Amino acid sequence: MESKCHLFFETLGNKLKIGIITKLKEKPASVNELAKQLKQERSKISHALLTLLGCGFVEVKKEGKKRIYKLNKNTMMPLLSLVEKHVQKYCKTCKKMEGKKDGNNKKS
Amino acid sequence: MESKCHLFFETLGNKLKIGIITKLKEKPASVNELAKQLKQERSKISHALLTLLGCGFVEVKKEGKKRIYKLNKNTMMPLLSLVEKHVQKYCKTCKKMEGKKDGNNKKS
DNA sequence: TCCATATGTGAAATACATTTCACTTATCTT
DNA sequence: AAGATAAGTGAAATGTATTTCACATATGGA
Repeated sequence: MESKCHLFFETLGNKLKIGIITKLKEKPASVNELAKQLKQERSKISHALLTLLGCGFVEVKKEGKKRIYKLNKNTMMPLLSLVEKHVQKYCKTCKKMEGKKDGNNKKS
Repeated sequence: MESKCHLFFETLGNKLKIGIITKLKEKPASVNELAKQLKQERSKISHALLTLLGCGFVEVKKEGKKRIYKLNKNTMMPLLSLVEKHVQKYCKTCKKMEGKKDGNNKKS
């Protein structure tokens, strides 16, 4: 079972996707809305959403011309709170980076 | 706070590291022991452990010549069970790969 | 049907993480 | 101190994910 679970983390280990998830935590949104809010190319968002979808981190439903993506809160809410707790208590690497602005990370 | 949490996932999104974590779940171990058990170069294990250490997923203590690494079960046990539940319920990508042997994945 | 809006897709280019390997450091034993 | 064992390190090579961009598809309205 654990033999495939690196995919779970691989899929989330990316700033853009975490950005998307953070937005979707507030409310469901379409690709264009996310692109505007996060100031990223639409196509980037689209690719990212597709992988999130494939791993079941988000769901999508059609609504006219738009496709509204929403977070799988069942998984994501407890997951994010677990992460937050961990980072506060244990993560030296994250602590070290806390002073830095996002722009200083090469990874977009 | 979420702005850095992709590092959490990035660090875990790798087969070797999940392999190490799975071994350490059973019992603490040294670099050489892990290398033998996982049939990987010692240096690979060492690099991987360093990043796991930096993010607080494992701890280390010196014991004579050896350094014994042990899992941060506080974080990892609930995390892994959450992942397992999610994969069973939601992850299409993982389901799709279940039939395949590990050797078919290019990522070592 | 034709146009505009919204989104998906494939593949090359790019960026980044992992691997490899030779070398260094640390600790214990004799 | 010398040798043996255990582990860390740096950097080039490699592998893989992300980004980019031109194009394709889908839906609704005039």
